[in-house]
Amino acid sequence: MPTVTWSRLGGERRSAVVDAAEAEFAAHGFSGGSLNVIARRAGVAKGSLFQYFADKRDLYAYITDVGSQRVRDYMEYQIHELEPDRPFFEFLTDLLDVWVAYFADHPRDRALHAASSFEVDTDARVSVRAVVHRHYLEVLRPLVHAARTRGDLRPDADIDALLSLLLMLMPHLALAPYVRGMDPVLGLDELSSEQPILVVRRYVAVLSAAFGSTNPSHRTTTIAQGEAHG
Amino acid sequence: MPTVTWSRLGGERRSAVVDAAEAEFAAHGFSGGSLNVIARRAGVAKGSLFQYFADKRDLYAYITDVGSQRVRDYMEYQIHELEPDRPFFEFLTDLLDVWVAYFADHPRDRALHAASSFEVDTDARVSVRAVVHRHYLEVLRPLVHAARTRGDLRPDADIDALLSLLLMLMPHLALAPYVRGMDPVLGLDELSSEQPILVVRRYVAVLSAAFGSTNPSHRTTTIAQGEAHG
Amino acid sequence: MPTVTWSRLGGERRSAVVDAAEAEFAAHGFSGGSLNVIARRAGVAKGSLFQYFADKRDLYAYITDVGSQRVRDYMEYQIHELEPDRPFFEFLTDLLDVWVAYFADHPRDRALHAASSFEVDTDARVSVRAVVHRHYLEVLRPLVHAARTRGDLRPDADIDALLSLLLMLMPHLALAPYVRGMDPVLGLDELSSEQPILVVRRYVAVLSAAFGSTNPSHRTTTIAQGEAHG
Amino acid sequence: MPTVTWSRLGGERRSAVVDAAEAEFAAHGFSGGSLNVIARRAGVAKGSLFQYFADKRDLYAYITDVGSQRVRDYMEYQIHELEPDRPFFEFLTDLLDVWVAYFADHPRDRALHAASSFEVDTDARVSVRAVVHRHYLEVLRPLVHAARTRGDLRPDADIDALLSLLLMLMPHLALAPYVRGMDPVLGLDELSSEQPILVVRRYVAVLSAAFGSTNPSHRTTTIAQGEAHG
DNA sequence: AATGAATGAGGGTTCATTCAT
DNA sequence: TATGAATGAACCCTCATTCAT
Repeated sequence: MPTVTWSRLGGERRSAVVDAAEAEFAAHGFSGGSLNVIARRAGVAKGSLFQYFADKRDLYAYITDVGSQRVRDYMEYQIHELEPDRPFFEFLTDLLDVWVAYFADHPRDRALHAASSFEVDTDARVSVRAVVHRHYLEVLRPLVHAARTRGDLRPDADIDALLSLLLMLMPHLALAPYVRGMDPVLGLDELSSEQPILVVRRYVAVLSAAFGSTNPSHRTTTIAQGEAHG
Repeated sequence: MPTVTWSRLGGERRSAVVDAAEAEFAAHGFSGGSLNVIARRAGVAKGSLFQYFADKRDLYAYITDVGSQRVRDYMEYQIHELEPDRPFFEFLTDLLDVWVAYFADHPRDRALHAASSFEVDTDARVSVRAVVHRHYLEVLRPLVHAARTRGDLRPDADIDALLSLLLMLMPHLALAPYVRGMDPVLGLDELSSEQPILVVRRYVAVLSAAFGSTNPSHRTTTIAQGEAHG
Repeated sequence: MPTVTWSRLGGERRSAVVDAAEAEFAAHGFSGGSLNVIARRAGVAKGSLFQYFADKRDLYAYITDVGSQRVRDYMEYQIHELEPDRPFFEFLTDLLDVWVAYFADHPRDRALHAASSFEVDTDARVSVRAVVHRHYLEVLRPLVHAARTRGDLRPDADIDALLSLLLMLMPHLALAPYVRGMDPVLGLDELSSEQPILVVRRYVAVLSAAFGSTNPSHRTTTIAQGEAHG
Repeated sequence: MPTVTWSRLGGERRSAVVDAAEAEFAAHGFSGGSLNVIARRAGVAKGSLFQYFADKRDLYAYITDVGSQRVRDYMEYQIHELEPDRPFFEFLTDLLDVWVAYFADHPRDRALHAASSFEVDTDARVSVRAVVHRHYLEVLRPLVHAARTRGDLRPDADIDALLSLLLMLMPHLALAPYVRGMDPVLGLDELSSEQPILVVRRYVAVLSAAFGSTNPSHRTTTIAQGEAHG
């Protein structure tokens, strides 16, 4: 946790440190990130970093906390805008489009997300992932439950399996377009910028087929998506 | 790529280097692994490593190549034993059980797999993942195609989406039981040793529902699996 | 020397600083002690320490002054209780027993004493030892002179040599039971808790033989002590 | 223990490192000594020190080992020259004169001895003192036993107490003339260069009175010394 | 072909002290 | 008077790589 000194800090100095640290950790992760570099880029004495944070790990935790909260805030706002009461897989498609677009437009958040996923230091990775996973689940679980209540999911749908898959698919969709070799099948990491939109639909089609109710009134979307690939 | 000197090297010296390097990279990843340590453990001069490999990265690539090839060889043998001509999702269940068991029994391969997944160094990670993905696909794609040909998959099944999901699920199943916080939903990282078996069935049930043919003769397995959770 | 600000300070704040500084210097000595830690433990701003004392060295000198004065006060009270008019070496034996017991019961004073003895910083060590030595001599010299006047010492006894030896023996007796390797001959640093008592008697026997009057009326004790070792 | 690299090292580089390290540790002790400074003064890369020694502690142990062995070698040679079969306290007087003179002439050995005595780091101090004490005892104990055998000591003399006192007196004699405030009684730390010679005789007189045989044939020396102080 | 000594930048962290508020 | 943020040098140690032998 940041020190009280940090909480009392002027906005300019604060954001200089945050900016420098985000950039550095995004680029090299926790283990690879250098406090020397962060201090230099922030125009701050190296010792000052230790006035604000207990140690490197503390700074890293703060940076990733702030970052993942920022993403969550954005997504919750978007969820509200996207009318989550619509048929679930239709809504999910739009949601994932927004998700993909967000990371396309925010390279630093993307890099931060990637860095946390690929961190070598077990403790650092575990604690960061715990936070990120909590955010994911606190947002997604209510949506999924509501969908089941509405009848958009099969009565016997394995909801936890659905959440588990979303927890793999969402980082994949966010990062794969920017990491060579990460998606060797669906071609997310190719140049064509419309790819992600197609891939979203293909994944949603799978989820819809697996978890969606057979109620015909909801199948329109799914069938359309089923034809999206070729 | 290893140098010609390496190719001319006696088997004993070779395996000493490979053993030491595998152990070190498994324990600390590429960035964290130390050539000093590897040379010492292998009983080889530090400089010799640079006679055999261009640099650290080159050695790392070689080690992961060897390791992933070893896993592939094992899996191909097992696939043959498991009679891949059976109904696909029944076979897939057994295959994933074997997969999970392999990594449970081979901590070094598991650690190597994990290290490559969590590598911070982007280039190192990308090049290793490319190799690993190639292995996965060269093994899985024929199986999936055969399944479709046999009619185990729906005619319109999105085969690439299936492969893409398997490429996420298989590392997840291999590593999650040993990496705290990696699976916050299905509880793979809990103590109970029968968990992975259940989780395999839940995932297969999903895949079966999404991609499986509606041919009633194949549904037995799926339905049973559908009841496994709850 | 403490500043005037310090002299005007409320008792509570004063003792908070003294307590924290004593604990820290006792634990880590002058060079190793940290002003950061002292300020934090005392609940006082780091800057305040510099309002009260010129610098670290000044604070350290003050703390050791206070500590050695405390020990001296205790010992002077005990000397009075022990009836210093008795035959000198009998009295000295009891005095050293009390001395040893005091440091056994007061780990902080012991640690402070040890820290000052083992201080690497020459100036810090010298100035502290000067104070400590002054205390020792102001207390011991009158006792020794009185003993000679009474005839407990040989007329030609080299009184300064006796004092010089006491100045070595007393710290040794106080610290050796708690500092491994400090006494490789007499085994003061062994577990048996009766050791110090025996060692005191062996040293006093030596001093008695060297400095004691040959007056038979005083030899009882000495002879008994001479037999204490085996 | 130094590495094999160190043992294979050319004499010039070796002595550059030894010289620099001795000077630094003599000046600031183990805790206070800086590897940066040692490397710079030796004209050697910082990293090279770690090719020669496992860590700072290892280097320190080596330096103090070499230093204390050097002093012991010198003293053993001198002991042989001084005819140790003479009456013990006469011999001891000469021995201590030589001892005092050695440290007067070898400021670096003196500083090293002092630094080891005053080391704050408990482990470092303990291990160094153990070596030094062993040297002292291996040299002194045979001399003392021979003296008793010859009848120079009282039959009931507490030999361990004698050794214990010598272990305090010898460092004191070596260092006190150069450390202000170390000897506030006998004035060893005064300018007059003949002081140490007198102090040696006063201490020997005490030891002779305490431990010496009453055999009149041996008292000549003692009595003469007894008159040395005034 | 094999060696292993030498390099020196860089790692995170602590520290006593200053000084504007 | 009290504060505590800011400083930046210094700490020990590790590292991949080079190159003369």
